[in-house]
Amino acid sequence: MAGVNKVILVGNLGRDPEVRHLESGSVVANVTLATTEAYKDRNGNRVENTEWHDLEMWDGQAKVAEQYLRKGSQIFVEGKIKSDTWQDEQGNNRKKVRIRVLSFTMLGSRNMDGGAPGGNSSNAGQADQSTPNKAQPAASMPSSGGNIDDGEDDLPF
Amino acid sequence: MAGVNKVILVGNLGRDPEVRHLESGSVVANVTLATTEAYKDRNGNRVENTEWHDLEMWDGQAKVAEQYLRKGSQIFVEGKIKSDTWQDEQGNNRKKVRIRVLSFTMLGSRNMDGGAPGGNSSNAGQADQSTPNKAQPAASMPSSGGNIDDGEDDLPF
Amino acid sequence: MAGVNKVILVGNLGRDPEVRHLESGSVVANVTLATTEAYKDRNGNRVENTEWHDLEMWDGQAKVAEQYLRKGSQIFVEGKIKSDTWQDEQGNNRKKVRIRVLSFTMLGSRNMDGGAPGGNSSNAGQADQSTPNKAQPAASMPSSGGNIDDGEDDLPF
Amino acid sequence: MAGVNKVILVGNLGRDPEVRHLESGSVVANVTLATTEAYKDRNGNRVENTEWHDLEMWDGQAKVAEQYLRKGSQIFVEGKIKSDTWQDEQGNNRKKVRIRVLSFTMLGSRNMDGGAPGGNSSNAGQADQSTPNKAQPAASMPSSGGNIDDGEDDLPF
DNA sequence: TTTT
DNA sequence: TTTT
Repeated sequence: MAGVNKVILVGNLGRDPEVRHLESGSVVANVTLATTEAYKDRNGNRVENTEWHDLEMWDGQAKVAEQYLRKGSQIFVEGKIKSDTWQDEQGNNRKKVRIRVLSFTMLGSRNMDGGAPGGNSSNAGQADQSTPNKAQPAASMPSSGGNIDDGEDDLPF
Repeated sequence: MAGVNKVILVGNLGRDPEVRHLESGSVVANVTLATTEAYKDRNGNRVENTEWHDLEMWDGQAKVAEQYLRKGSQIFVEGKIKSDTWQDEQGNNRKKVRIRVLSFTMLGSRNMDGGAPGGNSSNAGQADQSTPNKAQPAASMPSSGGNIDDGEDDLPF
Repeated sequence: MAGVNKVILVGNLGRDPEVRHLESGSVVANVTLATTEAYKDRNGNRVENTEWHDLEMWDGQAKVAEQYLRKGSQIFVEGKIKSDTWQDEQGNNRKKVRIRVLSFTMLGSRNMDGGAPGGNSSNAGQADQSTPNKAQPAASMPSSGGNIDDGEDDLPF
Repeated sequence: MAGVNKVILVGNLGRDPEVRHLESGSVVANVTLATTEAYKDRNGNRVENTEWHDLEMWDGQAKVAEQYLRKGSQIFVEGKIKSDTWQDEQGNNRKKVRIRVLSFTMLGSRNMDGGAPGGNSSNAGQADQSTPNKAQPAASMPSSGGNIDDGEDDLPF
């Protein structure tokens, strides 16, 4: 029986993507994403609850992540839950859950354009990976930006 | 048989929300939201396709929309498809589809915080409704911000 | 700015799919899907509310729909909202909203396998289109069944 | 910044729900759900991949699960990812991911009604928990069935 | 027009 | 009518 396994997230990166270029030619990016939920407890106090997700992106997606995503970037993600299982040294069954990203979209870049005093968005398409930080946010997607789907050929340029 | 009717949108408001305070005490906000899809046609030319959605928000949600959403605001929306049907003067069956919003989240305001040199985000929580415009974007959600669910009691302050 | 336009439905077909084989070789199936919501009103009475959706499927998807879906079939649908706009004879702006299906999954057929006394599921892959009816439900997807994504090559056999 | 953390699953229970009635009066049900994905590998061979999800349901939801869900039941689930973190005896950081169910819907029960020769669905509302098995599927939801949302008061009877 |  |  066919099933459905779908995850939808909106959150911010906890750190810059970790990207590995494999010998096979594949590229994989590991991204940690925080989704924060705010609510009021029974006493009316505001409570924040943050869940951290381990995302896995491949190939064209990973390259876009490498170039445009930085610590703090806000993204919309669509993916699926994917777990690895193994036995540890003690012989215990272990399981690690990851989100395999199927597509993602950068959010909020419009606001950066208006607000960034140093004109950071002008280096779109050539985001300086050596000095990513909050004050100098990652470049917005270039004009061909859009959803980044799975596959090799979806680099937006 | 129970069904599922769910809509998820990320897009930008086409204009300021239209808010009506009904005699019953209910508040309703009508919002037009653009979702833009970009792809390359067979000739490799970039094509943009925009779909316009008619959103309907009620009560607490509508009040938050009135106070914080402006033309151009980027939001995440979860809702359901809801149609009205009637007969027009010619006796033809007519149908109008709307998205009944169940919750929404403002996007991108974090970036405004860091980047806005004029301190626009400083008026968070007291968005000046009389002078909303692009240069002075709608205030970001106040510190109690979060998902705006359905119901009367979810004003974020 | 990239957007997101996603619809998720679970419901039942109101009638058999209407399938047209175009001269271009494309195939299009129009399907009406009911999603029913049940709740209790303020008096504790059970109320049912049914929303009807106009679905549009193309090519491989449409062929699967033609062969396996029937009035009453329960499906999971993922798609996007897509509207056509035009002017009617009176010069009024008109808009028709459809759900462009991106993938769908047949539901509940597993149970048919176990329960169907006449062995209806044995004719999977050769569903008799001339005599679809309730007593003889549409065949379940064949063993290669699964999600039916967009594209020409996804016929499950 | 508000986030979004949403999971949508359609799958089958791997075993009967495990339900605990806590001293506090709360009820919790643990459910394992399989979502199966089928595709063809590069050689054209059909491959099935099953992902197992650990679901957590509370209170009214858990009671409905206890009464109506059985090994093999097909359900639609909407929830969120929720992880527990701790240190094991070796001092290693450990993390367990669960799906906190926000609502679920039973699928496919219509087909059982028609197909089950032994009239199993006649015990709807009083599913015999002592002898659940595949040949005798769990009762379909009673006529007041529908989405099972979170909360105490949503038992469908 | 479906389904329960 | 938005956004890039």
